[in-house]
Amino acid sequence: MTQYAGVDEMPESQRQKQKKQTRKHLITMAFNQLAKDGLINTRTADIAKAAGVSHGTVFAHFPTRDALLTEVINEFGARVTRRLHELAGGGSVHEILEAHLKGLAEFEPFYTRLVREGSLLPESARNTLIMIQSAVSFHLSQAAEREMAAGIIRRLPMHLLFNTWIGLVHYYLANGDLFSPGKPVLERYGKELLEHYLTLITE
Amino acid sequence: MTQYAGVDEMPESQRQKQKKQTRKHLITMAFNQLAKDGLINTRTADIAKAAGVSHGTVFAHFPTRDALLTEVINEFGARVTRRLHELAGGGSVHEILEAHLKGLAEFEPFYTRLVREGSLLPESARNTLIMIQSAVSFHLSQAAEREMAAGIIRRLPMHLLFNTWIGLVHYYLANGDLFSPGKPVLERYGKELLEHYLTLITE
Amino acid sequence: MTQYAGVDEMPESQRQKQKKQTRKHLITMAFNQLAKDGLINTRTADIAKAAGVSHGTVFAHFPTRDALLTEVINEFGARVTRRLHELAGGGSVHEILEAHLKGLAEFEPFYTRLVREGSLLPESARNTLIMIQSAVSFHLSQAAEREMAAGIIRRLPMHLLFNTWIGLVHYYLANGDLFSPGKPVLERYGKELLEHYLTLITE
Amino acid sequence: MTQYAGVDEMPESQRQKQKKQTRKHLITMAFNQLAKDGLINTRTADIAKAAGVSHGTVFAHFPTRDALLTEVINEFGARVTRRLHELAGGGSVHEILEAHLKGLAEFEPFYTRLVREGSLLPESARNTLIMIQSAVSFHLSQAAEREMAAGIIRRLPMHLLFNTWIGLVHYYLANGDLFSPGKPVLERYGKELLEHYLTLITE
DNA sequence: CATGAATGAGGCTTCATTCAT
DNA sequence: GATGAATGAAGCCTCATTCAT
Repeated sequence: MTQYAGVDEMPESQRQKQKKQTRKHLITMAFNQLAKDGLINTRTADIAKAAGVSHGTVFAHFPTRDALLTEVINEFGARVTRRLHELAGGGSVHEILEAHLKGLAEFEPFYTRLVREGSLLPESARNTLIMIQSAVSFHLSQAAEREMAAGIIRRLPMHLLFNTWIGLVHYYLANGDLFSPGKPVLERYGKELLEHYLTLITE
Repeated sequence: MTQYAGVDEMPESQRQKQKKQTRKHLITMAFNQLAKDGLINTRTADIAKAAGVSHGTVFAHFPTRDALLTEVINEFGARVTRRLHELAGGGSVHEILEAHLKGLAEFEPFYTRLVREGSLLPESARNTLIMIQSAVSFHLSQAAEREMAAGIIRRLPMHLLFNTWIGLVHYYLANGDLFSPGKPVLERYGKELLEHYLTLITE
Repeated sequence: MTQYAGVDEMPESQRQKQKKQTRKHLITMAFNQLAKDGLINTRTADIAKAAGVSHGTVFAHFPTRDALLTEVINEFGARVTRRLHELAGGGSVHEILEAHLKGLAEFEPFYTRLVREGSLLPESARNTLIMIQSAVSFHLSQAAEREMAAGIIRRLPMHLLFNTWIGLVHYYLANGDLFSPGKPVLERYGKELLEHYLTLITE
Repeated sequence: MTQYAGVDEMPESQRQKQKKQTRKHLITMAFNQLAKDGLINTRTADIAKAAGVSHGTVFAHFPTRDALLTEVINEFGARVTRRLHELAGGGSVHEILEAHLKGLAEFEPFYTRLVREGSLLPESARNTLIMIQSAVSFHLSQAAEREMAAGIIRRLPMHLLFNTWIGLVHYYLANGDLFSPGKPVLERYGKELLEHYLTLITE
């Protein structure tokens, strides 16, 4: 049931706006639902219900389930990346990692799903994770370069430096239900992980 | 005892052996198939076909799909654990990590599936991963304790020491197709990871 | 209320009607099919085919096979009961039994299936039979009470009076194919049963 | 595992005897199992297990499941019939009905299964029930004839006289779980049914 | 465009029956 | 003859996707 009695009465631009809005809403609610029940176990019907639209509407906006997930994931990737850039602007390694954790913590449920289930999803999911990591990597590399030069942190190959950090964080996220049942892992262990990691890479 | 008493007396070497063999074969082929197509995306019919038996035979040996997967995973866990204990017998931290990589490398495809998909599977999958890690943790802790005492490696909380290593290894495994397409990651990056990690934890 | 609020407002006469119709059609055709092939031996696919819909459609309307059967049986129970009340309104014992036979005759095939297979079905089937019998019992008790008081029929415990009648009728229904092959038993033997039974209970 | 090391050592007659014995045993245990779990819901594997033989042995003795059931039912029919003849030898109507109840009570569980599920089974099941009833009918008819002539019981068409009785008894058997949960119905209600019925048919 | 009923391919599981030993 | 592992034809149910309204 639309807001208008006859479809043709709606001005074109209005209609398009409406459509874009529905699409956006769908992405938002899908995001929530996927974070809640997982990327694999959420059915298109669940998403439709969560968004308060008909099941068919999902396919009016996205040709396939995969396309919707890809969109949600991409959207998410863009937001996280933006946020990380915001937070991590040119500080020390310590500050950048802190910003990274803060940024992830804001999206922990969905990000965790991506870490856990990403490898079962369309390539876009993987690419998004790569993109997010690039954002961090970018800032971290610069800071690390500086601090290596300044003798603050050890000289280590950048990719290993970075992957050690990511590996550590992902490991805690993926096993959050074991490490910190019922409570965000990053909240509970973030500080500890950060300090530990800094210890490791500090001269 | 009547003639209808049941047939537990003599091992009935012929038939029972045959059945055990089929069961074993099924587990082996399931193992391969699961390693190849993933734990989520492998259907019971695929396993039957891979094993060269009828679909029904799968259920003559395992009551449900889950039971079969659990069996395969447990079997796998036991083998890996045993192997890790074999390899990691009381050496230095370096030797133990080397042994760990060697042990995992022998089972890389399946282990990778477990790391990637474990969180979507019956609890047994998680438990198996925990068990495997316990095996490594056990040896690593002892060696690390010694070497910390000897001033060879840094004093660090054991769980962080361990999880940093596991996180790093799992991260490379989970993304093996990106880091090392078409070739086992551990073969390509194992040495590098090991040396890097040792650098980090060395005084 | 947003535009995504759900659509309970207007009856959406078109679609909802259509769905209800399909559901009803499904129940009707299931009813026929079950009467024809029996409650045990009718598969969901048969019902779908009989209704001219896809197999999946059955489950779009009823969560399980059992739920569908239960629905059909309940619907049937309600109809028969209503009909029996209609027919049996406060007459003599003779009239009530006549009404009972007439009511059953209208639904003989399905009712016979229920009598034959009821004990193998979900509880709802039993309950429905009980409900139907309660309807008759209610009217019969009242009339019998009156006629016993008036010395028209013998003084007999009500439950035995009733169960004798039901037992007789069910026996003929359950063996209808022997007593009256290719033709409704009640049509052929109803009158005779009624007269016989009245003879028995008459002073 | 047979009692003999080599099959050919067994004398022909011995073997045949053995086979007949197994067959008999199978029928006996099938009888118990069918009485316990019902004719529809008992699987051939259950029967084999109950008999302590292999699943295949069932099919070595009976070509199909139906053939086995038929055999069991026929065997049962013969026994009940014989027993009924034994018990019901030429007494009064009262004595004959009493004998009938007594005879059925000895086999109540299986007989009840037959009454409940008979119409879903191969024709032989129906025929057996008919045969059993013929046995009773035979004695009852003679006695009833006498007592009608003697003015003890009413003059009623024999088939109605008989079917009223059978209908009543079957009704209580089929609904035994409702009328007398956890206890044989005939034990609890037999006497009452008998007296009630006699009242009905008595002048 | 939005709707949601209908679709149907495909997955898991059961069980009477077969057959090599 | 007895065995029991293996078979495979069904049966129930799920869910992404389509399409008439």
